[in-house]
Amino acid sequence: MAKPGKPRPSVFDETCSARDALELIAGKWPMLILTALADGPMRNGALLRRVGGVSQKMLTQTLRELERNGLIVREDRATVPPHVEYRLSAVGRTLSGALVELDRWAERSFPALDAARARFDAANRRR
Amino acid sequence: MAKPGKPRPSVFDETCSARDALELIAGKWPMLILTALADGPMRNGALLRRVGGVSQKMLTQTLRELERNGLIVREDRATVPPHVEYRLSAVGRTLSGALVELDRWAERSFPALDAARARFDAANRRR
DNA sequence: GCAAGTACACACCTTTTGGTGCCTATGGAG
DNA sequence: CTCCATAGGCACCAAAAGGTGTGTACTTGC
Repeated sequence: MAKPGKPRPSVFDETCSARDALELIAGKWPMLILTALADGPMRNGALLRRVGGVSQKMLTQTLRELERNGLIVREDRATVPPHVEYRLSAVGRTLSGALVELDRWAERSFPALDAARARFDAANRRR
Repeated sequence: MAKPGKPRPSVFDETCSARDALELIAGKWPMLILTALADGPMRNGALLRRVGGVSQKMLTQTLRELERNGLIVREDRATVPPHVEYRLSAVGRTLSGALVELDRWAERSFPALDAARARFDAANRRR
């Protein structure tokens, strides 16, 4: 295997696991789900209602990946009817700050992006 | 009381443009490219070398989308041979702080994620 | 003349992502 | 008895993301 002369971890190095960590949260749903859980533990149904547009399949799939990587904790009280709660792990909590900041950036900046997009499309329409 | 005509913008609302803004940067490459540009303007070739693993096609495609939404500026000095520079726009700069924080989180936390993943897979292998 | 570098565009293909519908088991409401 | 809610699993399919390989227009250097 290639030994890097510089062992400093970098997301710019595609062979570094830091890249995997970034890609884990780079998707469409992980950001929203983690942000939703930043407010406190939630059940499957609550997340389904909170995160608009997510399907049951994608919710389960994303939660599994996040649990697998130790960002969230799944607590199944083996009752009937089922009762399962998800919460941020300690590592997950170190991430939620940056994610909340991203969400607020989106909520603040989308008008500027919409305007820029309209301008760009108008300028390149007659090409 | 919230009036029905003006809902508070939220990334949790799939019909809100804030969601589009989030998804614009949610991909695999936008985060890395924007972070790379946070250090200063760069040319196509320099980005290609800096962002490990990106293909020419994905680089161009991502730069176009970012330019379209006004996050970066493309400056083409119509010379031969071609010389094109990309740099963050004012709006793009408001984003780079959160992105750099995310990158550093990934570089700090990937060992914990790797360990958690190994534990999870070992626990669920017998099935 | 020929190769190299620049910043792409375009076609083709594979992989990943995401959506829908149907299934499980249970207890409570009607 | 039927319907609903609970938290999913599983199969099938469509769409999007992403990779590879080629071509282009031009100049400089050999």
